[in-house]
Order: sequence, then structure tokens, then C-alpha cells
Amino acid sequence: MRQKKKSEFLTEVELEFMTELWALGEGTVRDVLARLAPDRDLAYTSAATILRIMEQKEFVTSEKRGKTFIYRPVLAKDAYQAKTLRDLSEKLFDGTPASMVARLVDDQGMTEDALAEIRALLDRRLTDNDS
Amino acid sequence: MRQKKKSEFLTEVELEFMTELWALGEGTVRDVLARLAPDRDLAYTSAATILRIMEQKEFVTSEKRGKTFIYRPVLAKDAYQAKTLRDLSEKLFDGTPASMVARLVDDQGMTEDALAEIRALLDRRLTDNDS
DNA sequence: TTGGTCTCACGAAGAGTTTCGTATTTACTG
DNA sequence: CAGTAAATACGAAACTCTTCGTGAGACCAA
Repeated sequence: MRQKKKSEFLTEVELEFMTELWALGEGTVRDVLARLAPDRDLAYTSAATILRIMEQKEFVTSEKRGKTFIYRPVLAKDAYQAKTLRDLSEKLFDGTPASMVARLVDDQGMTEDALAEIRALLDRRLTDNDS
Repeated sequence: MRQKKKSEFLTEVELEFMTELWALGEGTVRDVLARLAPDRDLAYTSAATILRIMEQKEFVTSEKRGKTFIYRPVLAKDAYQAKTLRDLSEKLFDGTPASMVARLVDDQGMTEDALAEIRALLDRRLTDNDS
């Protein structure tokens, strides 16, 4: 009963595509292709193949409208972001998300406004939990 | 004059190895192998190959002591963490680190202690910047 | 010196990723 | 219905990653 290990995470190119699908909500091969950087020279068939594979991996679903497929993300961007952070925290930050924030706050060129924004977020979250 | 694109980031297995090297400071093939999970069944030659490739990619340096190589990380864990976060922020968080923290704080199963710890970190950073 | 043990270098197999060309299908238009 | 333009399915090539085996060199003990 060997189970095929599902990879869970997007590859480089898949993330590139999914980013556009998240921005669009849904789209065809051509829609996605049109949104890639102009210097990103990718054949139409390549893009179609990528999306077909992403459907096999259950990252997107498709619905046929006329003769073309419309693709939609299965997972919202928020959810995928959260999943990615959990994974990164485990693999590179000893499973302690706090150390991840620490590294961010220490090393990133973050504006004071951004920092204040984050603290506001934390304050709200903490008081919410108190209730 | 085609330049070989250096990948900058560790692969899955390379990160596994580097994690142990970071913990050890330095180590031989056997040192690293001994630290992997017991159910991680990897041939000695496989481990040696991984480290040799990591040296080619300049993730580690080596020094021969007696008949064995001692490997050392080139980049400190802190620095690699920061680099990884920068990359993730760009690719999945629209280049705004604050949204990354927001996602962490919102979606992660984080204890209140962890949240408080993060806020303390932020407070310290904010007051430091004020001076 | 001969054999055993440890290490390293190298090559190769198998899997996954990325890209594209060719062939097929589909839908519209006259 | 036939022709055309567009979309899809499929297979293959080139590349990377992961794993291991084989062969060669170094060191030590009998």
C-alpha cells in the first residue's frame, strides 16, 4: 500500500504561476502568461503544461468554458503563506516562530512604521486572546 | 561567456546537513551522519557526496586533518536565515516583511507566551531606534 | 608485506523540474 | 461540410537532486 508522497509545496515556476492566479482569482493559460514579466519568454505550451501539472498535484482546479480551461487556486494565498511559514519555522528556526520574527526584526531593512504596525497587530491579538 | 548560475539556497538535504554543521560548528562526514535521526538511513558515501557537492557550491569549506576532511559552514545560521526570509518575503509576501509577520501572528498556533516574547522584541527594537 | 578498515573520488541510476515541439481536438466561419 | 485558428494532450530533452556502489588511496596490525 505505497502512498505517493504529495509534495505539498509549489516549485519555483509553480509559485510564479500561482502568484498570478491569486492576483486574478482565476484565469486561463493566456491570462497567466500575459501577466508574467515581459522578459519572461515562455512558450504557450510550456505554460499550459505547468498548469496541467499543477492540477494533477491539486494546487488548482479547472473548469472548461467554451474550449478553454479556467484555472482556480485550491488554496488561498493566506493559507499557503501560513503553511510555508510553518514549514520554514520547523526546518530553519527550530520550530520557534518567535526566533523567526526576531531574525526579521533584526536583519531586515524594516521601516519604523512597519515595526509599529506589527506591534499594533500583536497588541490586538494579545488582548483578543485575553477575553 | 555564459556564467553558471549559482543557486544561493540549500536544497532539502543540504539544509539537513547544514543544520547539523551549524550545531556542531564543524564536523566530519561521520559527525554529521551520527546526528541525523536514527530512522534516517543514509549510506556513508551518500553523506560524503552531499558534503563534497556543498563544498563545490561554496556552502562549506573543508580542511584535511589526518586522512579525513573537516567541514565548516561558510555562512552563519543567522545570515542564512535572514537571506531566506528576504527571499521568501519577495516571492510570497510581495516584498513587505510586515505582512509576513502578520500572517505568522494571525495563523500560527502560537502560544501567548510566544506572542508576548515577540512584542517584547519589537518594543526593544523600537526604543533602540528612537535613541 | 599482506590484509583489513576507513576515507575519498567518481560515475550512474532514478526521480522530479522545466521547457518545448508535435499531434490531436475543439469551436467557429463561410 | 471543409478550413482555419486556437487550445489541449503527450512525449521528450536537458537539467538538478538524491542516493548509492565501485574502485582507489591511506593507515595500522599481525
